[in-house]
Amino acid sequence: MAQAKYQEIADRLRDQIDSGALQPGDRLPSEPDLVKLHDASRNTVRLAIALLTNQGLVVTRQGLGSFVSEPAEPFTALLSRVQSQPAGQSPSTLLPQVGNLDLEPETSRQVVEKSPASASVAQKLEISTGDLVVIRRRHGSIGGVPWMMMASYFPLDIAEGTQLEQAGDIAQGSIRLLADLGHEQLGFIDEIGARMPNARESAFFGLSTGAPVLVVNRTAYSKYRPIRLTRYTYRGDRVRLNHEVGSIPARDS
Amino acid sequence: MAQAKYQEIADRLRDQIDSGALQPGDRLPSEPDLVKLHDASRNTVRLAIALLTNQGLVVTRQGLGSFVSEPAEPFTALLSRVQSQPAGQSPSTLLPQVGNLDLEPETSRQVVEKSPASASVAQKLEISTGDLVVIRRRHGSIGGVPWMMMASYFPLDIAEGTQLEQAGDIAQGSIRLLADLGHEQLGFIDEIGARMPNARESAFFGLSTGAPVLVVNRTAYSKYRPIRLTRYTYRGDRVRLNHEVGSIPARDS
DNA sequence: CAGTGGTCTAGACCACTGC
DNA sequence: CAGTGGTCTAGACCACTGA
Repeated sequence: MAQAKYQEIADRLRDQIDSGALQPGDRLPSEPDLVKLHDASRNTVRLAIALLTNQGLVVTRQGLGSFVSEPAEPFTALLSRVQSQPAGQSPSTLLPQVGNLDLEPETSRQVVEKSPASASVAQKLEISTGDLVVIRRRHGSIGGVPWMMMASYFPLDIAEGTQLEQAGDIAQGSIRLLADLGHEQLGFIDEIGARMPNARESAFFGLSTGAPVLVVNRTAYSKYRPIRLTRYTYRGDRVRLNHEVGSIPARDS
Repeated sequence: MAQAKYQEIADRLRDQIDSGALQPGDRLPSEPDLVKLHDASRNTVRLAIALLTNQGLVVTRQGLGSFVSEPAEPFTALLSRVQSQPAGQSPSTLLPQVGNLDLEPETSRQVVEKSPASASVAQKLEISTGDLVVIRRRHGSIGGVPWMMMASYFPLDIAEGTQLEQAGDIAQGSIRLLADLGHEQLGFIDEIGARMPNARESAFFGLSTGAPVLVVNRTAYSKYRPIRLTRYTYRGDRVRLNHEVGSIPARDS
């Protein structure tokens, strides 16, 4: 056998999806049908379907069947918009914003906690692992669809005794608050990666297997040091990050 | 049974990984061992391991065993570095660049092809699906590790009869060439997403299951229209995209 | 060679869905 | 209720690895 039988079955189904014989939303043949079609055992058929599921091509629903994944219109988060022409102007949008303007994003109230920094947080804030940091968390949904988890980490010496330690929104925004505290933000670095979700993220986003998350680590700097790390986690199947540089001609659509 | 047995087994293994009882690189108990440990059948044990594999926590190697994934030091690609202070200066680095300066990136020779635009390419170039486009492809590796696939798409009316249609590198770079052809690049939009790799990408990157890819669609604009779409595909487990805005203090590390 | 994971079978029972 | 996928078992043989 050059190729495993479950691979063959998966390949045939994939071909049918790629060729359009099976359209997004269409039901795949049932497992008993595939058993007869390919003269295989049910476990082998299930292996084939699991393969496609983990590649994000298929979703299965108990009692209903397996279906070709329907790509959803993604939300767009604007990472930054930078015109290099006008000078002296700080980038205005430091928070990712939702591009789909017809949908109102809902965000949860901010929850605040104080705990030791993990290795990855400590490295970015240039402090030691285990040093206390103030963490402000919130989730975001659009039209009932959860799409973002966010956590901001502040070094304790910056946040202690300030409004940053209090739950709830900060009226003037945290960038302004930090500036008032003597930590003016002059720049930031976004580090963007992708990975598979953990259990908490799968549950919050309602992700099926075969769907990654996008992670943005935004480290903000004053003239002297990192003053904040904000970690955004997005569902990879519904979010695109946009980043605009220079001048873009106006578009119709 | 509140929870499926294979879920229980997976949870226990995950706990051992999270708690550090199983370190990255450690071998998990063998399948026969897990069968005895949890009084389960081998298929059930394999289901548990498959779950962890698809979450990217575990990799299995035939004849050797299953191992806790070892996170590799990621390569960093610089998407853009923008100081908003100095005026009139176009962003200098339009090609993602490798941050690990101790490693020399190798790139393949560019391959050129002319073919009809897919729907997604057409939409970004603001042409019609099926319109011919010139495609320039290349792959990139670092220290023998494949890390990037790249494809640039040019509308035919821009590229036809120019050096863009010839294979091999463009000495002065395609941005300069486009400018010489009357299409000066004034800005671009990056659209960043994550998804599971297709068969070609898995093969090129040597990705195991449970590892996504990062995709960057960079659409470049002249004063009037899109002049190029470049699609970068990176292995998600080894690449981070960086994007710097404003002024960042010098760091020691 | 012994031990490991990879593939496959045949059959059982359960849980969910829509009619 | 019939039809769907979800879980689980017991056993077989193959393919790869390192000693």
